Amino acid sequence: MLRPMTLLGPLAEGASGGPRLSLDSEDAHVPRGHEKESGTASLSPLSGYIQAEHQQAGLFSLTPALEDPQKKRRKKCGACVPCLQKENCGTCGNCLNRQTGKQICKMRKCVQLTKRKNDSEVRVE
DNA sequence: GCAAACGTGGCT
DNA sequence: AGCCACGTTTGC
Repeated sequence: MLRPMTLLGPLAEGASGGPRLSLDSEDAHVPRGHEKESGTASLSPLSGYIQAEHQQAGLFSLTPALEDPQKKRRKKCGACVPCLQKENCGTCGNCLNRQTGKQICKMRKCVQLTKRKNDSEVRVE
C-alpha cells in the first residue's frame, strides 16, 4: 500500500531553531559488543525467552539504551547536506525498498549516520 | 499504537 | 563493498 506522503516526509528536520553540530567522538569508542549467540534470539516466541535467559545470566538487560548510552541509537545531525534535504528522491534503493528496507532515502541519509559507529575505532592494537 | 528510521547480519 | 531484509528503537 502506498502512502501519499512519500515525497513529503517530516518537514520538521533539525532546522527548527538552529541545528548544532554535535560532532563529538563520544560514540567512537564502542567495540561492537554484540554477538550472534546461537542465532535464536531473532525468533518471535524465543526472543523474549532468550533475553530472559541472558538477563539471568547477566549478559544484558532488556533496555540496553538505559544501561549503555553508547548503544543508544544515533540521530541525524540536522546540519549536513542530506539532513537539509526535506524530500525523498524517490528513486534510490532505499526509497524503492522503503516498505521492506525501512531505510531513509539515501539523499537524506545523514553523513554522520552513514559512517560506522567505530569509523575511528577500526584499528586494533 | 503506529510510522519512520537506525543497526546489523547475510547475500551477492 | 554495496544492497537487501529484519529486528528494534524512538518520537509522536
